[in-house]
Amino acid sequence: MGRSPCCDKVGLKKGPWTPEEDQKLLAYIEEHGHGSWRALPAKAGLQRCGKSCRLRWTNYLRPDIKRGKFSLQEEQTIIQLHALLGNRWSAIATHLPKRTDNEIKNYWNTHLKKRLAKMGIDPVTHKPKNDALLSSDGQSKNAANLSHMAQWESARLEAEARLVRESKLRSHSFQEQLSPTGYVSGSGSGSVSASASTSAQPQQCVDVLKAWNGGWSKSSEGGNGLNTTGIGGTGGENSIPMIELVGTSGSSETGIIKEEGEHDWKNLRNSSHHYHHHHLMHENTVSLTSSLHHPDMTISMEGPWTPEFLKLSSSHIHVGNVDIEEGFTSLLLNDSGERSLSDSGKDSDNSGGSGNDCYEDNKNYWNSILYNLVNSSPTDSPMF
DNA sequence: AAGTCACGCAACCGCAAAAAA
DNA sequence: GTTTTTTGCGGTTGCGTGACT
Repeated sequence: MGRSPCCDKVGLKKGPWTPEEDQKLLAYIEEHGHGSWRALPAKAGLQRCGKSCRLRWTNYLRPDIKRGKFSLQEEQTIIQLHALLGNRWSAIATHLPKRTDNEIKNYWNTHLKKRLAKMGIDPVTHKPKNDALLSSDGQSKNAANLSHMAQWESARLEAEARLVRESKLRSHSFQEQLSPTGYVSGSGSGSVSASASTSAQPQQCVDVLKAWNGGWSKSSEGGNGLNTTGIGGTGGENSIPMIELVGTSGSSETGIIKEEGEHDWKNLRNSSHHYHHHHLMHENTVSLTSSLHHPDMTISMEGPWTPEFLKLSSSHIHVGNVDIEEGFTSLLLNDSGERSLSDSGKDSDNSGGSGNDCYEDNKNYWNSILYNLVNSSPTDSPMF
């Protein structure tokens, strides 16, 4: 342990990078790979510390970085993931391919945090500042459920991040990590189908809810996707599905996982329909039991999932007595008064946003997140 | 036109975990 | 098992730029 003497060394340059320095770094890494960051500056002829080089590379020079404005979907994903994970930017970044944790962090701090605060929502807890609203109608219970999910997801992401790191060590290219079968080392997602075609979808995501979607659906279809065990049934009424996300650090010997869920989303998109209609309409409390296996850890989560507040009626979703037709993003953006959805047809439903209905918005905030998490398909969101 | 302010972003700092010796 | 080194992460800072007065 201990700190590495780094930029405090005299003679090393600090501050903004010049194009020449960028060129040197880029050229060196392209030719040799970064290897040891500590040794890199000398080899590359840079008067920088290794740390500075690594940062410059990962946050700016890396070729697979997308720059520029964040899309609505990306914003939505960040907010949803932040609600689940908090300030774990690297974990969030794994779900936003081509975005760096630093960029996401900056975007959160400069844009999204303010927007939430403007809505009267605490950007740290994602709860309305007037928390009394929640306790009266069972919202706190739902929030607790989500918190439970967050804990599980958080642990899963840690394992996922570690696996991604491991797989990155083995290969310079993400593409090279994809085996023809789609079974590769990496993040722990339940596999859906070995025959999933290679998709251009750049999505890097495996999420508990996606797994749930797929699991429920596959379960009801009798598919061979996730290791889904329906306790007392096959995902039907009152059943308790057991979804296992089986991960391994380098092979398929103990299970099947898929890198970033790259091939899953199409299947899951199809399955989300079934999920909604077969499961979310359940009036009864449904309990989910999920477990994550990894050579280093086994995480189990058992908890009540009470979707009675998510009663679907036609294309609407009812949260309590409130009919939510719009997604979380529209709620947020309309309320911010800064932007509006391109789909203007729905804007009128939101009573003009800009704080008129702040009370209701606050009340529905978590439910909206939940709704989006559950209802999103890969078409709707980069997450699912 | 000049000064001030706010904002966005790149980069730095320090801590802690992981890996190596 | 312990110590040292390396890497990764999150918080924070400071500079450049555009808007505003």
